Amino acid sequence: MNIVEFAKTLNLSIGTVSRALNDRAEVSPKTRQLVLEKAEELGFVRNANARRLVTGRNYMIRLECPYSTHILSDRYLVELARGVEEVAGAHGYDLLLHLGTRRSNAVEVQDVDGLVIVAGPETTSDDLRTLTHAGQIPAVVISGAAPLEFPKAAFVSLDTLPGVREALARLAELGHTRVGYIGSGLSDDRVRDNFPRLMAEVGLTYDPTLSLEAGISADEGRKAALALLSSVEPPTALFARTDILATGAVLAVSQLEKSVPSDVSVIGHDNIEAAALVNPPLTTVDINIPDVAALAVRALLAMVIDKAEPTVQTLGAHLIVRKSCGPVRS
Amino acid sequence: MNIVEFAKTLNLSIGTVSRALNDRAEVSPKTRQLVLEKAEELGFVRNANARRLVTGRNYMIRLECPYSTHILSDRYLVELARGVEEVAGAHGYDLLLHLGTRRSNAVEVQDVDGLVIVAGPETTSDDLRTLTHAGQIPAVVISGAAPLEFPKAAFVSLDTLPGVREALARLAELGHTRVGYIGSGLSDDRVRDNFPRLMAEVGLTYDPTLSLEAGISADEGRKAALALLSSVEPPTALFARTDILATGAVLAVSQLEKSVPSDVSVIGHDNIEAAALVNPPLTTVDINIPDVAALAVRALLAMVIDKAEPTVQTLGAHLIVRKSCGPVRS
DNA sequence: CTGTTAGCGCTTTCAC
DNA sequence: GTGAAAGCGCTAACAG
Repeated sequence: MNIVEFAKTLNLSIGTVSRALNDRAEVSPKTRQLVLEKAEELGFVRNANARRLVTGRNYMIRLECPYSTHILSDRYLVELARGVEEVAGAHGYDLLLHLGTRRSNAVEVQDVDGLVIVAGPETTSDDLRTLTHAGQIPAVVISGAAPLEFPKAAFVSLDTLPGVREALARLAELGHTRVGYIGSGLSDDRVRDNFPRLMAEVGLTYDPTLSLEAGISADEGRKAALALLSSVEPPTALFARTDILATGAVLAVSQLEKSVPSDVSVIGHDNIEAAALVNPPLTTVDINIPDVAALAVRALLAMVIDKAEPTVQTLGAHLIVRKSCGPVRS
Repeated sequence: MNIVEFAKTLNLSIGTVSRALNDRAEVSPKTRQLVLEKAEELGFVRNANARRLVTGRNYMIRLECPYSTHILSDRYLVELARGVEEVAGAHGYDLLLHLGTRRSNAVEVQDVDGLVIVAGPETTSDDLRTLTHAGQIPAVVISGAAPLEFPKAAFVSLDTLPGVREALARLAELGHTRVGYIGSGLSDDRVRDNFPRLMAEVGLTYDPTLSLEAGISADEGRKAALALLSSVEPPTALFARTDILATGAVLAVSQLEKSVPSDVSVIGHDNIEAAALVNPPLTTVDINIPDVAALAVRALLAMVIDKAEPTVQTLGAHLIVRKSCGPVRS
């Protein structure tokens, strides 16, 4: 059924019906209600493509993950998609997905109303220019680093440093003074670079001999922890750059016939799925992805609907407290 | 630029241009080439919404995950989406995502050309009826169980049993005769229910006293393995229903001062991300999701494009061999 | 407040 | 092989 037939059964003109359906002010309340009720009853739904054609609006936003695997874990990606869908859907917008493996089906300006771009470390402002058709398509970019030089897009920067700081503050509170650091071996790492400063800020003194770059696997984490814990004056707490490394560190502790958290406290980073299922459940630094999604979509829809200026925002991580930290052994 | 302007610059009628762009036979080769070249040069792209309106085709398929978290892990979900996007994109179809938290933005018949439905254990044929508008929208459903009673949809059933069988065959080959089973504690589990039969099929005898229902966490897996390995005649190999349980089992082995795989072999199930990063890397049963995606989308597009009948297919799991299995200790 | 009408940009008959 | 013209179903501007 189309709007002509539908209007006919109501003895109204298509104009009136359209206005009622669009919630326009110029319709009398009774008419509006009648239309809405009858539409529900007869199952009339407007043809979205006709609306899109005539209004130039697509009621569609597209999630772009040009380098997906490099930035967000799958868990984060799914949560982000869910969050974006949630708040975009509440405003009547659907979610198109582009995981970025294919170059071919690039967006055209007319196809979507806005873009949520997940930027990786390698994303450049040129990429953004291409993706947004030189800023013609409203966009918000979510990035782990500082905003790129691209004033036409809104930015939501993720910053895990506040969470790391929270972690260290907690350790300090629990009486720890010797805190080890197990790194992921990346050449460029904000967390590692700011670790000494963060230590100082919570009143801890940073000891470079307690810092080791491990790698990516749990086993590398285990070995690093082993090395650290075997030193003359071993740390009483370990901060691991990733949860995977942290699980390795936990292994190392039990290998030394000690236990977490009574002998050694361990804190991870990323809150991967397994972090809660390990023994003991891992205290870890986490970014609240639903918050990220909400922030991003709101910024985007403000641009799309209200023609607002692009904004730049930052969202900090938090510490998820579970069971892998305890007071320092006296 | 629209097709009228574009046609004007070519001194052709819009009809001819449209036919050329649609690769219709009635256009002369030279004209077609001219049109294609100029379109590329001037950056002319047809308005998708106008095409959709007039053709009734959306070039869009929608991925429905009504109960996402219950069936597929996030890794599987992302891989599935990527796979679906890949092959659908190759045919010019875009991917809409519906993670199923919101009831409101349900699909209308006119909005998409087809549905890829990820079914959970709780999905009923009534759900399928609703989702597909009583079969009006072509759909393929991906499910872990047997196909539901809904003849209008195509099905791709996943069956991990072949992979489990492969795992047991390998264990048998390595000389193991006492194989323990660590279950996930679910009331209804195809793997557990078929485990004894599969054992028999590869020439192993199933011993119920070597079978324990653990739970979901690594620690429950550790405890179950500990119990199994402490029995009078302990198993030499452990099959864990999930990788999480398997990592717990590995822990138990080292806790008993033994090692994997030289003293005890361990096999997991699911191939979670962490499975490769653990020490030793876990041999595990995996479903090839890109294959699932390709199978599903091809079945769907056959229905959409060629009006083919819905098909019913099954895809089996495979064993991913890593380092957690070895020959039985002599 | 409601009805009428002109497009939105394209595909697809129907002529030639 | 190409051009002209009739819609696809809707919104929005314009009358009344």
